[in-house]
Amino acid sequence: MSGFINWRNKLRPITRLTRSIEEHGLDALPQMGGLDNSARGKVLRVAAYLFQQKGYARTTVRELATMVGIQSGSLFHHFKTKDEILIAIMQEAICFNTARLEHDIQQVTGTINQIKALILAELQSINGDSGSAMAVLVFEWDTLTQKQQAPLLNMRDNYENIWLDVLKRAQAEGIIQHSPFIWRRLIGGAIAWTVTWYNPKGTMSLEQLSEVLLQMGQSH
Amino acid sequence: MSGFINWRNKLRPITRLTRSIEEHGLDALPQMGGLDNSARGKVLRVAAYLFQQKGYARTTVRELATMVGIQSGSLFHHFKTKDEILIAIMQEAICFNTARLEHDIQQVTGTINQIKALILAELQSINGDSGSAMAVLVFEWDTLTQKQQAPLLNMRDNYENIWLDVLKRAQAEGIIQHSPFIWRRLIGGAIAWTVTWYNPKGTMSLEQLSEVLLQMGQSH
DNA sequence: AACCATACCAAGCAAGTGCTTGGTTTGTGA
DNA sequence: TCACAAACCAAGCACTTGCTTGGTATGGTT
Repeated sequence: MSGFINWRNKLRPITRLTRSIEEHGLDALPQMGGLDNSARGKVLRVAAYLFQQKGYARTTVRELATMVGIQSGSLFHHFKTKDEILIAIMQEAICFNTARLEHDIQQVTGTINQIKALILAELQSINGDSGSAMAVLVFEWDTLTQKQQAPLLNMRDNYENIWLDVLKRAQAEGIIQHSPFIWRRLIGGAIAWTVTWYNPKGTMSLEQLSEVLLQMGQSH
Repeated sequence: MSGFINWRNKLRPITRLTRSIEEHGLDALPQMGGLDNSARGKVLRVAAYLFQQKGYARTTVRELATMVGIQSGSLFHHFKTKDEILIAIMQEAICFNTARLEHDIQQVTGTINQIKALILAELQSINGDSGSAMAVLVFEWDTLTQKQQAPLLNMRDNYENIWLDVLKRAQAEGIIQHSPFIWRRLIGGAIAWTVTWYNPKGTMSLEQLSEVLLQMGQSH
C-alpha cells in the first residue's frame, strides 16, 4: 500500500515546544511574500511550522504564543480565532505559489519545457521555503468547514487552470497520452508525496527529480 | 502546487455524529480480516471510519462510543487507551494488505504482469473496503510516538520488500529505467493520492487506472 | 504635554477532553 | 441453581482547550 510511503521519518517533539522562535532559528520557518517580521507575519510563520510538525488540532494556542514570544491571549488581538490563523496560512501559500507558477512558466517556451517548469516549480513549493505552509494546505484541508474552503477553492481553480492550459496543448501535440485531468492527478500525487520522503540535503536535486517525473509523464 | 489535489470534496459532518453504527449502515465501514462483529471489531471499524472522516484528534471517545452503541467508559474495557485503538487499526491495515499483496502477486507470471498486479492491489487497498483504515494509516502516522511506530515500521519493510523485489528484477530486465527506490516513491505517491480524488462509482475503473500508471512507469 | 490607537499582559472562565471508579447486568459452565 | 468472569453503565475527576476580560505599556501625532 502506498500508505507506507508516508512514513515521514521526522522526529516528533516529545516535550512541549517552549523555546522561542529566535532559539529555533528563523531559517527553519517558511519565508513567503506576505510574511514579514511584523507580529502577524511572525505568528503565521511559526504557526505554519507547528501545524506541519504536530498538526493543527494538536497545536495549542499557548504553545504557538510561547514560541512567538507573547502571551496566548495576545494572539487574539491579531486573529479572531485559531481557525483564522490556519486560513491565513493557506491563503498565503496559494497566492505565493500561484505567483511563482505564473512567473516560471513565462521564462521558457515550448510545451515540454513549460511542463518541466511546472513540475519543478511545484516541487520547489513543497520542498522549499514555503514547504511547511504547503504541507498545512494539503494535510489540514479537511479541518476547514465548507464555508471556509469556498474562497480558497476559487484560488485553487486558478492555480489548476495554469496546469490544465499547458496540458491540453500537450495532449493536442501528442506529448501526453491520457486525459490532462487524470495526468495531472497522478503526477500531482507523485509530487505532493515527495514531502514524505525527499531529502533536500541528499544527493538528488529537485531538477533531477523533475526530469524523472517528466519522462514518466511523456507519451510512448 | 500539488497540494491542490488534496481537496477531498467529501462533506465534513457539521453536527456531531450521534447515530449508531446500525443507522449508518455497516457497509460504509471497512471490512477486514480481523474485524468481526465482536465488540472489539466493531469499535475498530467505527474508529477507522471516524478517524478518517474527522481525524484522530478531533474524534472523541464519547463520539466513538455513541456510534458503537455503548458508553464512553466501556471503551476502556476493550482498549487501554485511545492511542491503542489507533495502533490496532493500523496493524490490521498492514496485515490485511500485505496478505493481499502476497496473494495477488502469485496469481500472475512475468515481471510486467506482477507490477501491474502490485499497482492494482494497492489501488484496491486504498479505494476499496480497507480504504478508511489505509487512510488512517497514512494520514495519522505522525500521531504515534517513535516507540509506537517501531513495530509497525517492521511490518512496513516487509510490505515494501515485496515491491522492491519485483522492481529490481524489472530494472535488470530494462522494464523500468530509474532506481527502483525512486520509482516506487513516485508511483506510490500517485497511488496514495488517488484517495483524494478517485471516485469508485465513476466511469473509470481501478483496472483502467492501473493500466495508466503502468504505462507511466515503464521505460521509454 | 496631552492624546490615542495599537499591542500586549495576567488571570481566568466555560466547555470539553481522556480516562477512572464503583457498581450492575449478562452470558456460561458446573 | 449458583458462582464467576466478562461486558457494560452512570457519574465524575483532573486536566487541557480556545477564547475573554480588564487593565497596562508603547510609540507616534498634534
